[in-house]
Amino acid sequence: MASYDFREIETRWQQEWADQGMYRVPNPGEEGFDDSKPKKYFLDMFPYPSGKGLHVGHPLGYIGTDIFSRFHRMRGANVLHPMGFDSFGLPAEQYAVETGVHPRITTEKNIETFTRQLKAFGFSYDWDRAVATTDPEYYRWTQWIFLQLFGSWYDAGQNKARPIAELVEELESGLRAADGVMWQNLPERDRREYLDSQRLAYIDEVPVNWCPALGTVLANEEVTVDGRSDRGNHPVYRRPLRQWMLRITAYADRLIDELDLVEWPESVKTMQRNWIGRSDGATLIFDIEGHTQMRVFTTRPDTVFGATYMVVSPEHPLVDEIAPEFWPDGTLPSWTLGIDSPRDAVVAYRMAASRKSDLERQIDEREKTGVFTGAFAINPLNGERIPIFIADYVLMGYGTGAIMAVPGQDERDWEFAEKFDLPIIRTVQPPPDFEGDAYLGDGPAVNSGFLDGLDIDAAKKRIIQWLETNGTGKGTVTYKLRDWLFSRQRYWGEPIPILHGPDGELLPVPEDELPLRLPDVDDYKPHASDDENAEPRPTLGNASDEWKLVDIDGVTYERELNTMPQWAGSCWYYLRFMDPTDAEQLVAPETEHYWMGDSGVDLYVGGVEHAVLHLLYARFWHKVLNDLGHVGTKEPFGKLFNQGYILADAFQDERGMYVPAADVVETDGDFTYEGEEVKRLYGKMGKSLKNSVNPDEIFEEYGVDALRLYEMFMGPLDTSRPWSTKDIVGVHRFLQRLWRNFIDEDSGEVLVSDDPSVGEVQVLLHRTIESVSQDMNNLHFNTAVARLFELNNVLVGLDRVPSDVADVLPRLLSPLAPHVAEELWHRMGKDGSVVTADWPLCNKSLIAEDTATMVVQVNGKVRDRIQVPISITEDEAVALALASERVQVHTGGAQPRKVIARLPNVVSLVV
RNA sequence: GCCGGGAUGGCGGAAUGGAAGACGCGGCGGACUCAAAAUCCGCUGAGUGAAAGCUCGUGUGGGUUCGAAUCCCACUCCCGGUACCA
Repeated sequence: MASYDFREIETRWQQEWADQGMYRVPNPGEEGFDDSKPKKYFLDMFPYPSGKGLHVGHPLGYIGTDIFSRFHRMRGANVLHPMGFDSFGLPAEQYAVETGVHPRITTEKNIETFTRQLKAFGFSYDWDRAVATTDPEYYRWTQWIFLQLFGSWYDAGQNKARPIAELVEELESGLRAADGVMWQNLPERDRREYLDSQRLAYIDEVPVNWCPALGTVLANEEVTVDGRSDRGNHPVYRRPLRQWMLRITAYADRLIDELDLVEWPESVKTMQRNWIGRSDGATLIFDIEGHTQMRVFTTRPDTVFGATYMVVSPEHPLVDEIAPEFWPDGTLPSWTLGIDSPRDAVVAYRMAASRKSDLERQIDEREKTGVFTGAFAINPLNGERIPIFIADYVLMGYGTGAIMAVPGQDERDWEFAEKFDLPIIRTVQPPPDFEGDAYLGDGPAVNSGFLDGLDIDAAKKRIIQWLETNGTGKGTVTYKLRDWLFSRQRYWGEPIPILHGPDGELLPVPEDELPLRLPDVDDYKPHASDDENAEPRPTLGNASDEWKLVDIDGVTYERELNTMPQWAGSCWYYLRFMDPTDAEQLVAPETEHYWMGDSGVDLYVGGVEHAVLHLLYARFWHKVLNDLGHVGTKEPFGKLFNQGYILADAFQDERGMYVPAADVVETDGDFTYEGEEVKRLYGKMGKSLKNSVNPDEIFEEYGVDALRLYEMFMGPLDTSRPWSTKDIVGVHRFLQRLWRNFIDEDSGEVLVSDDPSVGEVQVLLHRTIESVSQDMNNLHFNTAVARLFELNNVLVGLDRVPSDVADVLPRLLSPLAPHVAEELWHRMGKDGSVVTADWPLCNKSLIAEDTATMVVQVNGKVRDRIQVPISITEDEAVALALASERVQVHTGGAQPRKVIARLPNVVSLVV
């Protein structure tokens, strides 16, 4: 068979490689391990195996890491390149609800489909290392990590997590007290509750995001800006609930600071920093007249002399306490909502505020509203009496839920002050040309007593010092980051391995009883509801009493019925890939140290949508495991790369419903679906836009190598690109042409010459080696493909492929299009596989040319190009330039006023 | 509003201070063919010209420089993130 039969070639080599275990990579100590090679760990974000299978948009990043892995193997590295499945999650469960088919069955089937599809791409994964988060032998260690979190506390002094047993020791020895109380003086129950409150995994009653439609609570990270569920776009309500929490806030500073250790896109680092939201400022204590005190947080303690009123959040617990029966003297009519008593007024305002939907809040355009509480606070700096308001622009969830309002230096406070006729005092002098309201810039302090004249930084330091000396405040840091809500009321997730005793005792399931397997239930249905007040009820409540109840020494314990969120399994899968079948431990330390090295995974490629959720959670778990001595690096992912997306045309009918893009017909720029006119749009390829392209169809028509080349050739890996099936012919032609250059289609003869290339072809060959090597190193696969096109196009004009080109070209092509490269390699009778061949080296002396094209510019415009020896001197170059007729036309023969030479490339004449 | 990224032929893109548009798609012309497909060869930013050439040209306006897609300032539009966070 002499024509390019890509289907036959591709299937045959995939089988052959699998049979030979070509991509198996041994761990240190295992047979075949070569200690002399450098290590590389290249990781893809593993997929959720959906029932729909892969479309051509999914594997864009996978193709990139595969090329990179193949390139580095040829350059002599031990490359760990694994793949697995993030297989817990909603769709399998929803399918189970609809059909009664166990999610395990659905999941296994989907994993099978995905595995088959991924293998069809010819990816060089070590499939022996594949893991699925739903495998009990995998989630056993997810549960084990949870128990590590449960079994540790954060030592703020040492700034790291430590085993809780060490806390107990310190408490018992008197080195440390429990909230100021000596350990010996605490009853047993209080001791237990104190310890439970210190753990990194703890139960707390907190305001949670309750999504009745999904029947579960969600993490902050899973709720969109407009207050809806990230999955499914259902409404989410805030309500207090006792739930499992993970103490990620203890790591807030390290999660910010240690971003400096990793090579990540700056945008992702910024998103993480913003999400953590560190603010440096101060807490101030204000006395409230006739009552207690109130604490406020501010980032601008230097402006305290300009605090002319206070605002507390409507939900603030102090509100009911401080609001008096009657309006005090000095109350303006606009402050009262027209209600007779402050107590009634605050209740009315709070009701109105809580009823306000997110939509209404947007429509309101942030119009300031509020009501006077009737109470006054005393400014600790100048003793001024200032009124206390409630307003919904102050949020209970941030800082202390109360602020000192400084309209002179804060735009929101300014607006509020204008509306409610409150005084405005500037405490920072704006520049003379300043036009506007609140002034946020720097300048000398004014109207601020002993701060006057200081700039903002100095004034902040000075005032914090004063507050601390006088006991009316202190420097404080606050964060937007909240602890991670870890309970889900779902079936298809890891069971949390905790038993609840009769009096609130929390008992971890012993490690040797892990995995704690998911029980079978009759009904997988989450307790979803349209009623926002419905009680969340975990699906595992449907399990038998036999599973739910555990008898220990005659005492009945109840199993925890919540499961873990989907992020749990993906928080640590990169660790398990290193040692996927270890029954004794999460990962063997020497193996972990080898593959992770000093800085973790060498390249992690995935979509930017995980910038906060997955990447923040995984860093958190990794740091805990590092603190406890289970892993050796501070950060899991040394280098991160976000690949772009494949975009494609999508079509909407009259009702705005998406119609299958594959069935839309174009006639003269108009688009129709089943005879109806449809509107063309454009977006990320996927299920929701109904514009997926199935890779199987592309394999049939053009082959795997063509698809891989096409996706890489479309543009740089980190930018999104529009899919266009008809454009694949370009790379397809390249492969056909390559084939015909090497193989006579009539006779099957291998058209390789006995002689190496000479002259221009030889120079081009070595230039191609040089630039393709650099492009590969920099993940510039689009230009690497272009360089191979050029070399191949030159071969079209030759009778036979010169021997050195025949030796090099398949090797350069092998990472990109491994199947055709391997076939040509074998047809030429080369030893071994091209997969394990050495990467070609460039002979630099051949590409160092002895002449160059010198551009001559006159007044900045190119007027002539002259071939010159590379070693030309400035005098020679200028003489040549001036001698050029084309140049003389523009200089008029005059001597240049100025000459700039960048030899041998440019001579620039100014006349 | 704030933060980050971007804008180059009909299209995807290349070029990160020194020849703008590599490479590919599409288009035009030619060879082969009874014909078509495939393949091969040539042309293909705009304007002007018989041609050599000249002028213009990398979102807009300005600047730095002998020289700017590239650096600086101001702006427009697009994409992503975020938002009453004190």
